[in-house]
Amino acid sequence: MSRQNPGTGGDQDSLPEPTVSRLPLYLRCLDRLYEAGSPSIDSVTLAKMAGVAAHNLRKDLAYLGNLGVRGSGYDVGPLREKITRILGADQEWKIVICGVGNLGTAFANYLSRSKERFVLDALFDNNVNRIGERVAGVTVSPIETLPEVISGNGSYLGIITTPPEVAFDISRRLVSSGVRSMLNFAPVHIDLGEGTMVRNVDVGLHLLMLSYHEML
Amino acid sequence: MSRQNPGTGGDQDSLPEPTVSRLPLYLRCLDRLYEAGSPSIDSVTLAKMAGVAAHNLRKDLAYLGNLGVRGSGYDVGPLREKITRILGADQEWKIVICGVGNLGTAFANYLSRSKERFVLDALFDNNVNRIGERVAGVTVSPIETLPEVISGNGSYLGIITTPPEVAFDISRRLVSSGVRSMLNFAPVHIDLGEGTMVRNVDVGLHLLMLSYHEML
DNA sequence: GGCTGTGAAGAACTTCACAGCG
DNA sequence: CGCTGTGAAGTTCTTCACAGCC
Repeated sequence: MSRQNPGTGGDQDSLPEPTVSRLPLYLRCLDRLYEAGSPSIDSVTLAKMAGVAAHNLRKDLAYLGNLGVRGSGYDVGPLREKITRILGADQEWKIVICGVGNLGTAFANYLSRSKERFVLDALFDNNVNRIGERVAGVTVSPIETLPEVISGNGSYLGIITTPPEVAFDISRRLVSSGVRSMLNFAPVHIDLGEGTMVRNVDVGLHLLMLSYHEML
Repeated sequence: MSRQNPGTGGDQDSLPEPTVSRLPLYLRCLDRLYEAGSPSIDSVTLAKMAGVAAHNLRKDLAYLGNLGVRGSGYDVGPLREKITRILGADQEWKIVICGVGNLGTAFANYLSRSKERFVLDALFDNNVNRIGERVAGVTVSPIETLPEVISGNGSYLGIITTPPEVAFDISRRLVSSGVRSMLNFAPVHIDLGEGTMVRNVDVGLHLLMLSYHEML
């Protein structure tokens, strides 16, 4: 295994999906505890912070291995590191945004500012008027040039903020260029199987945006 | 019952959550079929369009009542209307955005452009520098003035794009002002119970944004 | 005959109760 | 004694097979 995917991390591969989706929540709480200097935390308190049932939290953390200390709780440091590694949040991700509409632009601007674990690498759009335009310091390119851009080494994360009609095509292009992790905001379910990680962003958003093509 | 919530719609109240979350997907497909002039559609084809299993689709639609026609499929028009009503997509929603960061601003700009079923009604932020500023034609107000703004009649939809620390407080304020439907983008689970609809947007987003406070 | 609707079987996740370890 | 870890029970959703209607 050479690369990790965010959400289906490497050595810890067969966690239940609902568990994985709660890990970022726990991680955020652990970050707060870490910054506050708390050395350990018990399941009831942490569950309250994260807004989940304590039963559920303990079960989730039990999947990660024997990280708890009976009688006292969980050591914040090790637990934090473990979850961070599972989520792939310890490595740098090169971000490729496909679809530079409102949402894509918001992402681009955000990412160009926060130079932490995510680096804005490329922007793609099929609108001829937008090609060549600079957004957040990166030039918008036609999707056909994707293979050339991805040729570099490193872990790429594709963000699909295109209209739904082309989302699947885009995901195929990303995969054939070697991108293994994608975050899909288009209101279609993309399931490519074959060891590829496509996280389809919750339809809750689409509830609001029954006509939000324009934002994409 | 005087108001509907998007996602937990009125007369059709006890649908399984996963079913509800797939309805927008179906609706989008039906919209396309409607525009293309197709009078009816069978479950296998529609399931393929939506990217779900046909079994699952038939079960979902069966919950909505006997809308199918055995031997031919589903009539696009009636099915479309039914789902639209369940999702509350037929009525006008007054949008109240709490937290005018990158994401909140993106929403505001989007909503001010698409004057369809959603009307941007108010913007709130606790940053003193932003109060009074105009975004998308609406003036940013301090959260304390929320009760005055919500005093009007109509269906309100609160969008929470604040940092997680204050998200819960905001949700309480919205509820006590009479807002019954909320879409929460902050990386905490908010569960207010008591007939209130808070849709916590998928943590998939948070996977990417382990440090995305800045965008909020 | 074709396609939907449905009860039953199966799978996945959550909740529970308590055993087990520090 | 306190709190985690875990097998078992319970619940919810999905898959299946076929009955039922056009």
